[in-house]
Amino acid sequence: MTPGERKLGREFYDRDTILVAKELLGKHLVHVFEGVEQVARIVEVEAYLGPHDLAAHSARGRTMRTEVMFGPPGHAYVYLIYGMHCCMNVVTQAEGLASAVLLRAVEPVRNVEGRTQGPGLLCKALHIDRRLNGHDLLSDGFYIAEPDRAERFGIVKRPRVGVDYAGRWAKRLLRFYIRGNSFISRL
DNA sequence: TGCACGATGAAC
DNA sequence: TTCATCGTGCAC
Repeated sequence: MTPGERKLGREFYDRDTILVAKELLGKHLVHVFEGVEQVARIVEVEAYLGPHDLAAHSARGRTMRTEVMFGPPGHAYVYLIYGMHCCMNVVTQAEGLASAVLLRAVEPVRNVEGRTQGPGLLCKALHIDRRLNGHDLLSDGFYIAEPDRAERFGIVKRPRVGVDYAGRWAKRLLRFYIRGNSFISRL
């Protein structure tokens, strides 16, 4: 963490999920892997609003897998998808509301190799796997921080990706990304 | 205990 | 458009 970077506190995550999703754009995701501090700028996210949101994993109720989503805010929910890729979310709002924000794409800042434009790719590049599921993002080594130099940018709203099965929830504009950024997973 | 399928990525 | 690959959730 550079002198200007400030780790986000619990109160940041303990707010409306859509607001948290939008404000996560431009923030720095930090992971210290094998002694190397990897930093990437979050450029694309999706909001999952809880059990009533049919596209959210928590819509199937409290299970072994979704336990972390039902827990307190500011923790990482990391799961395996299609038997081969990991996806990372940050839990938002009060414990029990089971809401989270999926990180879909990041832009390399320091010590990040490979492609990062997609939820599976960003996890691979930042060495994020299921061992980090449930990890508190207020601890050292794995957290999100306010960058030392904030940039202004427009935010594009789109339907979420890969949730066509969710009926009317699939149509809601809960995917957000930085306008004009070249690391977006898809237009 | 079995099985259909997914908040993806890469190849064709 | 198809396929790789396996944990999860739910049916039986």
